[in-house]
Amino acid sequence: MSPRVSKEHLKQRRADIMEAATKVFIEHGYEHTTMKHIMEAAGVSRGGLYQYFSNKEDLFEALLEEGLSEEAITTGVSLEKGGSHWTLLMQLMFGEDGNPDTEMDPLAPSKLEFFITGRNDMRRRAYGEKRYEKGLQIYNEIIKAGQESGEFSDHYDSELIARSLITFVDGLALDHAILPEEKVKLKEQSALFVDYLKMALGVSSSS
Amino acid sequence: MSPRVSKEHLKQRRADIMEAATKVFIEHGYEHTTMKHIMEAAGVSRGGLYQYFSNKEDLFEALLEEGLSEEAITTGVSLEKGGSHWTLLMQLMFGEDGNPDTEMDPLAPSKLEFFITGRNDMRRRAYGEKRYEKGLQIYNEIIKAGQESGEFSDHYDSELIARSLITFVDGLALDHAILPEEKVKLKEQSALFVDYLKMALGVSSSS
Amino acid sequence: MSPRVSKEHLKQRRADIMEAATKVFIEHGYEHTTMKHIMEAAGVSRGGLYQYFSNKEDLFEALLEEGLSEEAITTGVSLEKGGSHWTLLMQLMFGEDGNPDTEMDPLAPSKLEFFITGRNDMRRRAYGEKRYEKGLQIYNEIIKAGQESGEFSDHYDSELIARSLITFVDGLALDHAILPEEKVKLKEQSALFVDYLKMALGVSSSS
Amino acid sequence: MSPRVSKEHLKQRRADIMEAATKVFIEHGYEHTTMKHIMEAAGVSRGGLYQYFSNKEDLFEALLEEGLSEEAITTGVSLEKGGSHWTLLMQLMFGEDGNPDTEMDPLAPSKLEFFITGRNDMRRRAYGEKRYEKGLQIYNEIIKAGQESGEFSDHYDSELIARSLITFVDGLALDHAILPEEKVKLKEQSALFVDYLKMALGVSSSS
DNA sequence: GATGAATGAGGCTTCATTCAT
DNA sequence: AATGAATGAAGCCTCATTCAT
Repeated sequence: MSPRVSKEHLKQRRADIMEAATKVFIEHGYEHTTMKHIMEAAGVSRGGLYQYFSNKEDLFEALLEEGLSEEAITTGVSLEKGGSHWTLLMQLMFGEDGNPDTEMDPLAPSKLEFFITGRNDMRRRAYGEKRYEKGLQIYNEIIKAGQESGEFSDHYDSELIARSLITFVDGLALDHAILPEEKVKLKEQSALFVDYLKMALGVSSSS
Repeated sequence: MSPRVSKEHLKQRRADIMEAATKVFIEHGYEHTTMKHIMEAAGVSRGGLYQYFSNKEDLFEALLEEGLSEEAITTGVSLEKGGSHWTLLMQLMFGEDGNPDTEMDPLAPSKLEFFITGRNDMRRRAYGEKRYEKGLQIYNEIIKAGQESGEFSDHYDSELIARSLITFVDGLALDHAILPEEKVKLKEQSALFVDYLKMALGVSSSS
Repeated sequence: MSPRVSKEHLKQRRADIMEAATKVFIEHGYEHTTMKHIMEAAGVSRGGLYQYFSNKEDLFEALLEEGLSEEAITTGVSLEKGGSHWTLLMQLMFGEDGNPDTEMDPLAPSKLEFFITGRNDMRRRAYGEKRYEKGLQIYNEIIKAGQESGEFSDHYDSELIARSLITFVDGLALDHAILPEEKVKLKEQSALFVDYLKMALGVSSSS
Repeated sequence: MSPRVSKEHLKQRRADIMEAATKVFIEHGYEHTTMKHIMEAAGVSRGGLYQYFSNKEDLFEALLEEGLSEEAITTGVSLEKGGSHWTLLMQLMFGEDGNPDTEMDPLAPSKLEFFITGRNDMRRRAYGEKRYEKGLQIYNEIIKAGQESGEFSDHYDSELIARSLITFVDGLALDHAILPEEKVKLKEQSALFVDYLKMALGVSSSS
């Protein structure tokens, strides 16, 4: 008997499940999604699902990692291109084009859920912290680099600005998760925050 | 064990349950708290608990309302005193003393949970929106009044600033929920945000 | 202190509860009626209710007894009047006027429920049998008397006819409980059954 | 204890549960039967039971349908044989042999319960009506055919007779449910009812 | 590898009945 | 007598996870 499925197919199957799961998590949220939902959306059997992911948490974390690596790639690419640090910051916050009118990650609400509801679970908490640190570091490095290169003012501590930036993004995601699309004023709030960042980093308004 | 007496004692019992429930919700979060936890913490029987609150949601909303009325009182008091609008704003954000070193509401993480995990439930969503609108209005009115009195610049729309303020507070609560106490730098971030507000409202740094 | 309530009032209170309970049982049926329903309908407190009736079963049986005594009265009155046995039979089956277009006892469905769902309870079962026997006896006596007086044919055993009569009435009540008003054809079915009775009892069609 | 194998075995398992459930329903009646009773009788776990039937109502309806299809088969066979319409009617009422001494369906009391206690539930009520109509139709067709062929008198409306037939059967089932075996006089009452039918259909006594 | 039946812990809620006041 | 808070047994149902085939 030759192996029924090649390794490639396995990867594909895993990817398919993750894609289906993403849709389900977006629709029902983390807590209210059941393994059955995912099974059905992915067209996998119960046992099949558990072959790829040992539980819901594991599956969701895979989704989280995937998102992270995408971001990393984006960042990496941008770093090579060598625009200004400010441009880089904007790209990191708002995606490729660096404009604050981008759609929000539709999985974001579920991500928040995942970490909030799991805040009492040691493992999950540690994982959340690691993620936060990673994100913080990326922003911090750029800001620090910008300060060192003289592009940014060093009036404020780079890490503090990085933290605030994350806080703002998190707050926006939260409100976006809870309020109807039209009420969050994503774009306007982002623009206001960017104005503030310019001030805090001493960037002229001409960007 | 036995029926308590009349009127006042009932209120007390209800309050006791709410107090116990608050502790439980703080410890386990909204989703992971069960009615049994609350029963045991409050020393009530199953049926007794359901006599006061018809389900977990109902109970939690009672907690939310309670918090709201407390805030309202605070606000009311402050409004009468008639300090500057800026002082008022600071008091509203950081409590009586208006200093950004206050403790955060320990129930805040569960509140976020409540609204995030319930974002697909029509009733809950509507309730969340109403709450948001209420909060928004309070901040907005103060800012608008400040703008009209000339105390604040009207460079930015008052409502947009109010929204950003809420977004920041929400973001901070979120991070606080997820990260260990020492990492959030509540005080420093708050101070930075105050600077942000000063910029947006054109308030001089001498406050 | 004089007694707050006279004995008369107590009787009245009891009667009020029974009246309210009747309405509730008609609306919800026996099984699905709760003591709370009755309390509320009667405007009595929980404890008050239990002072008059020690449980749901007890209360319902009081209702049953009441119905029985009413019937007895009716019968009694009729017996005195001394019409024909046939007229008596018709009055017993269809009420005062002896016409088969009368409304059905609205509590009948709940009565059926009471005895069906309780058929495995010794006490209830015995009670049901006693009631059946009582009813059977009444019909049987009239039929037997009619047969002895020569008004009825004695081709069939009087008791058997009495039983069949009850079976038919029960069946009709059952269908009436389950089917919509217009589908049971109460009147027509009754007329047909009366025709049959005439035949079985050798009564001429001129009644 | 462990998963059974494929396809056929599943049907078997389902059938086993239904068989066990039937016993339980016969013993405790519909309302007083709990899913736990059934679980235990069938040797299935809670979840296992719910895999086959989503609740008690669903399970019971499966039992009802099963009974229906059995009847249908019986009827089908009989129709092919092409005896007299009268014979057919007797077979339908009293089973294959057409003699009124057959045992009664032991599940009948629970069936009555099911429809009586559920009479205020829209879904259940509609289901009950549908069943009634189906039964009515079968009897009606035979009677009508008999009338058209001249075997039966058409003095009475065929549908009315069909209804009365059902009413009688229901009444008998009811009494049988409530009274001890020996008191119902099933056989005698049935014989009397057959006379009733003969009268209504103008059938000579020689059957 | 895949399947999906089976498990059983765990949560929610209702309601008859009791009993201190 | 009347009140109604409190009790707790009893039911229902869901769902993550296991495991024989």
